[in-house]
Amino acid sequence: MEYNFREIEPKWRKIWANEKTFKAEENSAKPKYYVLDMFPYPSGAGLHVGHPLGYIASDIYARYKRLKGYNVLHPMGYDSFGLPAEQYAIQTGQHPAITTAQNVERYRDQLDKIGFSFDWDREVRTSSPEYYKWTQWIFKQLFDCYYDNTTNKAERISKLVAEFEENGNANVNACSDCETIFTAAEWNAFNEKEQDAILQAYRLTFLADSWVNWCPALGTVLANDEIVNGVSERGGHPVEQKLMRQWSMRIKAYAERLLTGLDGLDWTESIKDIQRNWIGKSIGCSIEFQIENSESRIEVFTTRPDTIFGVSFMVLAPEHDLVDQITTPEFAAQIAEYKKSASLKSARDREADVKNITGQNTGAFAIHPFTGEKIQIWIGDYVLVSYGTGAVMSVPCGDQRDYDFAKHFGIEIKNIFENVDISEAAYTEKAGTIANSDFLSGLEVKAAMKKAIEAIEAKGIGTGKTNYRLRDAVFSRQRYWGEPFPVFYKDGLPHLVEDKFLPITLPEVDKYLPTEDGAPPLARAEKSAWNHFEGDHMEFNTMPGWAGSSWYFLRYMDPKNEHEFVNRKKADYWKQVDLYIGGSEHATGHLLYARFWTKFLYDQGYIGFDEPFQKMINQGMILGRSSLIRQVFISYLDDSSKKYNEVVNYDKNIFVSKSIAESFGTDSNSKLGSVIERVKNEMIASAKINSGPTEFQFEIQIVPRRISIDCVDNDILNIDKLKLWGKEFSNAEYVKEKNEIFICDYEIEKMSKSKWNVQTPDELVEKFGADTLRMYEMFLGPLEQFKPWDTKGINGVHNFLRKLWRLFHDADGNVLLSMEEPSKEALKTLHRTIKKLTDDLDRFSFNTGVSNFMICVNELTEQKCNNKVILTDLVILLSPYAPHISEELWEKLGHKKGTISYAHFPQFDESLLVEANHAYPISFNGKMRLKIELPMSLNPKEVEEAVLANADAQKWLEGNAPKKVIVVPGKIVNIVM
RNA sequence: GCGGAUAUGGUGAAAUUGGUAGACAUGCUAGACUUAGGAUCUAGUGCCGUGAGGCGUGUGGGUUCGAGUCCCUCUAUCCGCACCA
Repeated sequence: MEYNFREIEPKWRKIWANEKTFKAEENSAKPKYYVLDMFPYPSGAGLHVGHPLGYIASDIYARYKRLKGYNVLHPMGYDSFGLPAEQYAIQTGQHPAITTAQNVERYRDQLDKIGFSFDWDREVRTSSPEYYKWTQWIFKQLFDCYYDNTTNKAERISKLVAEFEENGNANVNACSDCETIFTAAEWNAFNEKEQDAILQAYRLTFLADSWVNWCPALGTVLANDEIVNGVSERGGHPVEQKLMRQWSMRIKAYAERLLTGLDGLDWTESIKDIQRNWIGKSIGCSIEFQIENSESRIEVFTTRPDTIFGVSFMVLAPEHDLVDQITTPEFAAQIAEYKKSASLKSARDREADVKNITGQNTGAFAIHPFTGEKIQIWIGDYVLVSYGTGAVMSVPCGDQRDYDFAKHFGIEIKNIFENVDISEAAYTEKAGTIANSDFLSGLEVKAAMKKAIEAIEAKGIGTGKTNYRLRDAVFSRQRYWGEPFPVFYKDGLPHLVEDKFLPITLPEVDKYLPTEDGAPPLARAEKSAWNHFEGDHMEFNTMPGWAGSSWYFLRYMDPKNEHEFVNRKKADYWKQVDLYIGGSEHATGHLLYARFWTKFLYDQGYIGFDEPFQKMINQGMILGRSSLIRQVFISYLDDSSKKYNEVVNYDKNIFVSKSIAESFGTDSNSKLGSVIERVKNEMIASAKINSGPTEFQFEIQIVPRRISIDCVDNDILNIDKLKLWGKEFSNAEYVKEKNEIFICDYEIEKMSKSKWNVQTPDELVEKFGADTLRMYEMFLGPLEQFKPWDTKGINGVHNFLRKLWRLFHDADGNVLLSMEEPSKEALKTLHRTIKKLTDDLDRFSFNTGVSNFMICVNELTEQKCNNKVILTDLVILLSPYAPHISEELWEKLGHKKGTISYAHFPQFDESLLVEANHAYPISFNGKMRLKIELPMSLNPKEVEEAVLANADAQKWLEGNAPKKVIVVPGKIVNIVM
C-alpha cells in the first residue's frame, strides 16, 4: 500500500477528537507546561498559509513536551470583537455576531485540517457574553483602584477615600492627575460631583476630557499604537486631535514596573527594546525659573541638570498656559501670529517639518536661579506641550536643537565644557568635564548632575524626577461590536453596574452607525433593548479591541467558571504561559496591555504572578508571491492631437513571456518584434486608423499586471487555466519562449485577496496532506525570519514522507519489519538523530529539525534498515512534526490501542556514537588540504608524528620543516609553514 | 537622528563552544528505468581554470596557528521610535 495521506489523516483527526486525546487535566502528577498562540481575529478571508506558521511551531513544541512527560495546556480561541465584522454589518445590515460565528466556523474547519493538538474544550471567544462578563468585571476592579507609589501597587479606592476623610490628600503618594491639595475638611465639604472629579484623577480607569486621536472616517478614537505614520492602522484614514470625554487606562502608573519587568523575560532584545522605547524613561530633574516682574514661574524638565550654567534662553511650547500672560506688548502681535500658524499645522506636518527652525521671542525674561542673569523666553514648536512640562531650558552648547535654534536667532552660545570645541556643533555626549559653572566647574558630568540636583533641591526650586513617554491609554471606542461598559450615568456622573447584573450584553440596534447627533451606535438602543438599564442612560461607548485580549490567557485555565474570571487554585497550578508564539506587531499594543492587566490582577491578589508570558518567540511573516504577466500595449501617434492613442481596433490582448519581454529592443529578431510588426501592418491595412499621415508612428509599452497564482506553477503560466480565469485572457495572443513555455514575473508582497496571491492551507492539505504542509512550513527557514511563500520545495518534503513510508514496507506495500537486534550503524544513525532533534527543539530550530529527519531517513534507506527497534524510536521522534503518519506507523508497529502522543521520547545514548577512528582534516596555514584517518586513542604528539610521516602530507611540506603543528584532538590538525 | 535586526551558491538555507564553508532541499546538466508518476535510481553541480591550482560568507582593516563566527570601519536592506528636553 502506498502512503495514502488522504485516508490516514482524517482517520486520526477523528480519533483525536473522539478520544479527547489532547485534553489538559489539572489533577496531574506531571509537571505543567503552557504553550500559547496569539489567538486569531476570525476575518472573512479565512486562513492563508502564513497564519498556521506559528501554530505549527507551537504545536510541535506542545507535542514534544507531552512526549517528555509534561502535562501540557495548549488552547486556542478567537479574538472575535473587531472592526471588519462591524463594517460588514454597516454595509449589509447583518448582525456582526452572525458574521463572526460564520467566520469562526470557517477558521475552525481550516485549523482542524492541519492536525493541531489543541484542547478545544477550553476554547474562548472574546465576543461571547460568558467571556466578556469578566472583561467587564476586570474593568470594574480597575475603576475601583488607584496606584499607591509608596506600597508600589494598586490599592482599593476605599482606602484612598478613608485617607481623604481623615487627612486630605497632602500625604498621598499616588499616580494621579490631581493637581490640587486639599484638607480633610475641604474634602468632606465637597459635593458628590467634586469628589467624583477628584477620584477620577486617581482611578486606574477613569473618565476625563483628553486629547484623543480621532479618526473621522472610522468614526472612532484610536490608541497611539493603532496609528501608523499619522493614519489609522486599519484602513489608512487620516487622524486628527480632538478633545473628548473618554475612558482611559492609567497605564502610566505601571511604567516603571513594565520597564523593569522586561529584564526577567525570555523575549528577544528587539521586542524588549521596542517596549523600553515606548515607555521612554528619562531620569532628570525639574527646575522652576522665576519670571522677571511676575509671580509666575516656569517649570522645566531636564535630563542634564549639570548643564544649568549653560542655559542661555528658554523655549515654551506655543500651547503653553503662560505664553499669553508673559508676552510683552511689543511682541504680542508676532506671538499671536506664531501661535496661529503652529495650531494650523497638523501633527503630521509638524513632524515632517523637523528641519525648519521656527520660533518667536516673547520679550519676557526668566531669571537664572544661580547666576541671577536675565534669560530670554521664546516659544517654538519643537517643544511639545504633551511631554514633560511643555517647556525647556535651552543649553545650546549641549543640545543640537538648542544649538541650531540659537544660531538661527543669534542667541548667545555659552561653552561650559572643558576642552571641547563647539564652533560647529553642540557637544551632546554625556561625558567630560564641566567648566565655567561656578560650583560645578571641574566636575565630571555624572558628579555634576548629582551636585546640581542637590543644589536645586536645597534652594527649593526643583527636585530629582523621572519622566516617562508612555501615555495613558484611551479605552473608549465609538463602535458597536465591542464589550459594553458596565457603567450607567446619573446626573452626569458615571456609576458602576453591580456584579449581579453582569454581563451587560450588547443591545440590539436598528443600524450599526452613529446617531444623527454623532453619539456612538449604542445610543440607538431602546431602553428595553438593554438587559440591564439603570440611571439616565447606559454608557454608549464600547471597549477597544485590546480589552478582551489582555487577559484571555488566564481564562483558558478555567474557561467555564461562572463565578470567577479564573479560579486562584487553577491559576496557581498553570501559572504563567511558558511559551508564547506570535507576531512582533503586537509589541506596543497587546503585549504591553496584557502585562499591565496581569500586574494589576497580581496586585489585587487574584493571581500569583505578575508577568503573563515568560518566554516568547515572534514568528516572521510569510509574504505572498504575486504572479505578474506582461501585457503589450501598442499605440500610434494621432496626427491631429499629437498624442499617442491606444490601439482599440486590434481585438486581441497580447501577453509576452518574461525573457522575451526583457530582450525586446536589444534583440532585433525577437518573436515579439515580429508579432508587433504583424499587428502594425494589420492595423494599417485595416485602415481603421486613418488620421491622415502616410507614415505611422507607434509606441510600444510593456506593462506588468497581476494574475491569480492559481494559473501559475513555479513561474510557468498555465495558459488554459488563465483563459478560464478572466475574459480578457481567453482570446489573447501569448508570445512564448523558444521552448514553448510562458514564464511569469513575480513580486514579493503581503498576502491579500486583492493581489490574487493568497495561498490557503486547505489546497495544500488536499494536494500533499497536513503532515507535508506542517513540515514544509517549518522547512522554509528559521521561524523568526520574514520569508516569501513559495512551493518549490514542497515536493522534497512530501517525498521524504514517502521515503519514510517505504522503510516500513516491502515492494508490494506490505508491512515488513525486522525483529532482530539493530545494527551498530543503524543505532548510530538513530542516536545522532535523537541528539540533533532534541537540540533543535530546545532551541526552536524547526527548519534544521526537518533536515535532520531527512538525513536520518536517507541513511536508513541506504542501510536498508527496517528494524523495528530503530523505526519505533524514529516514529516517536517524528510525531510532533508529522503526527498523522506517525500515528499510522505506530499502529503498524503493533501498538493497536492508543495514541503515540503520550509515548516516551527516546533517550539519547552517547556511547553508541563513539568512533574508533577520526578522519583528521589536515590544514596547512589554515587551508584544509587533505584528510588522514587516525585512531582516536592517539595523543596529540602521536597524531603529529603520524601526520608528518604521511606521504601526502610530506608532499605539501615540500621538504621544509613545519614551524609549528597545532593538534586539536578529535577535531583538526593545522600545520604552520 | 536614535535603537534593533539582517547580509553565505541559480534559489530556500546549514555550520549550536573560533576548528573540513555550502549540510538538507530545490533548480539545473547527463544518464538509467518505467505501468509517463508532481515516481524511482546513478553521476555531476560555489566561482575562475583544460589542468595543477587559485579565489570565495556585503566592504575595508584587526586579533588568532586557524574567523561566516570575535573586535573596529564602512555600505545596503528591513523593522521600531522619532523635535521626548
